Amino acid sequence: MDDLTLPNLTVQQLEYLVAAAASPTRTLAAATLGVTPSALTQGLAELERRVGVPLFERHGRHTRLRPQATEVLAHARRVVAETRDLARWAETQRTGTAGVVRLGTIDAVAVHHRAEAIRRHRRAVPGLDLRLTVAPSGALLDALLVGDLDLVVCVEPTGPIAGVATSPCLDEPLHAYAPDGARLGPPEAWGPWVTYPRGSHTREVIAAGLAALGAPFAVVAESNQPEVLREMVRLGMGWAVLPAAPAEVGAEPLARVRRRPVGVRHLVVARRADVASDAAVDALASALTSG
Amino acid sequence: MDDLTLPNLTVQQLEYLVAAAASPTRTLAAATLGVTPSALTQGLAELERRVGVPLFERHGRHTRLRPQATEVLAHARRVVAETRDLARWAETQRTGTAGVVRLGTIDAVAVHHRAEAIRRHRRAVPGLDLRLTVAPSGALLDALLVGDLDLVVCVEPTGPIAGVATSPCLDEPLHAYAPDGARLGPPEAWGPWVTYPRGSHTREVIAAGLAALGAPFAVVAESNQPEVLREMVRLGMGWAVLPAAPAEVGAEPLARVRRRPVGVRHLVVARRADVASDAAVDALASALTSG
DNA sequence: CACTAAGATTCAGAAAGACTGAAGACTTAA
DNA sequence: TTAAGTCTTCAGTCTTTCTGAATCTTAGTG
Repeated sequence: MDDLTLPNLTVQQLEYLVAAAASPTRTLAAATLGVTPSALTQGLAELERRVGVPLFERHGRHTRLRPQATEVLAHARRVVAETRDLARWAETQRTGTAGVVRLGTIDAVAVHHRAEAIRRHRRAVPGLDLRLTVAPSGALLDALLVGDLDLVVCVEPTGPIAGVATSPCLDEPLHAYAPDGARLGPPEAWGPWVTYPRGSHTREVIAAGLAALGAPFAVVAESNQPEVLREMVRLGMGWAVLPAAPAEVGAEPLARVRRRPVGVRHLVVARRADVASDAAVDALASALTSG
Repeated sequence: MDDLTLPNLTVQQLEYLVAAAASPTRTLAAATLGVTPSALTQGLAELERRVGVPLFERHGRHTRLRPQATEVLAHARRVVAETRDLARWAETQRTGTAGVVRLGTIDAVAVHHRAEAIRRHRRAVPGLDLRLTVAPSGALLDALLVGDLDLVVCVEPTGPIAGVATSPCLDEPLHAYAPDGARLGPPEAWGPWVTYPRGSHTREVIAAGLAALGAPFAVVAESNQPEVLREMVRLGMGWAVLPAAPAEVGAEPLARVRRRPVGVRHLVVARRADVASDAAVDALASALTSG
């Protein structure tokens, strides 16, 4: 019963029909469309052939719509209007004034440093649909490569990763913090430590920094979340090396063991190098790097 | 601001997109569409180019939709569904199981003779939108030529009319009727008459019939409607030559002046010869001629 | 690590479709 | 009858879209 093969109507043919119905003559309609009357005739004839129902009838030197064509005309108007909406949507996508950006960061604090830049960007691009994911750097980069994320703020990888392009975003000093009342002896007496899990890029930076100071790195507890590590320090479970932001927040900020940082983690904005650039992603990336 | 030129998307491309989104792989989608994977690739690439927004991203050996493509996909589904509806509608139009037929007849009585045929036809074709117009034969044929009517039941024209094809429908005897109490003398004493206006085809048939009988044709009143002429006879305004159906109806039917008819009007079904045949019109025409 | 199979794309050539400009058919009006 | 206007048809050219073959990449396997 069903016609399994749909007629391959084109938006152009439907535009022809709408224009022909709106104009008193085809010559005029062709002029508004910017084509020759010949093209309009042939285009409408092709449309008629594909629909399979006669749509026009000649009367004098004019060609008029048959009453049956109103059904097809209504369809044409609908599709043309919807296509116009789609074109407008595509335009906003293309110019980056709207779109979906799946952003991944290592923790909310990384976003805090750029909070003002992100806020400004969202104000400038109200149509932006920003989806935030928080995970360790490694997981973020994997998700980026798989295509589950569009943009990642993470700790700079030790070496370049194939298919990932990075640009510097922020340098974040990492300070050592001791539990309240701990003896602040020489680095050799520091610890034990609570820190990020194995495989964490930040942990590697911390390990390297402590090693340079001659401090042992005995780990008694792990967490990916700096806020959790901070509370562990408060509870006296151990020492920690953390960014200042999450450590020195609240009524009772942790106190730095020494003025100078133990290390610096370099945050970068990463994106896939191979994929076609997305305007909305471009805009957010530049807001995060230059902001 | 507006993109004045719409992207010339084709229904086929949108079908490609819908199929690609529904299938796990493009090869499979291409198979269900009945095209080669190559065609699908190129078609989708063309769609992507015309929309102007990247829709796909390769992941491994699979090509997946980007999240932005959901908008385009929704559009594609809408248009494909609407086109499917249109195709179904066109199918009913083509097969004559639905459609608009603008039928013109000389009077409702002409339809009465074929009432059963028309009723049967409407039962068989529930989707038929039948629009009835009643007018004199000449006006009907003009409307037919102008394209305001699709089908006409009228008195056979004296000669063939260019662009009009006729086929016999019904032969209707015309009987003479006198007012109640009139003297029924020889034809030479008949009259005066009330009859159809000048230019009426039926009037020509009547005039010829009366002339053959030797009856004078003095006209004292005119009307296109046989019911009006019948009432004029009842009121004693004059004699009339009418089809039996409208004259001999009701509680007090008119009585025939003589058994044999004065003339016969040949009703025909007329349609334009040049215009492409419409299935719904075809069906009704054949119901009217053969019924 | 080579090897194979599967998915997807690219390429060249053929077929179909669409546009232009010229010519023709037809209608309306002077 | 002429003249202008509308629409269509036709031939030629250009564009689009298909198929079939070749190529590339990836995932799985011995």
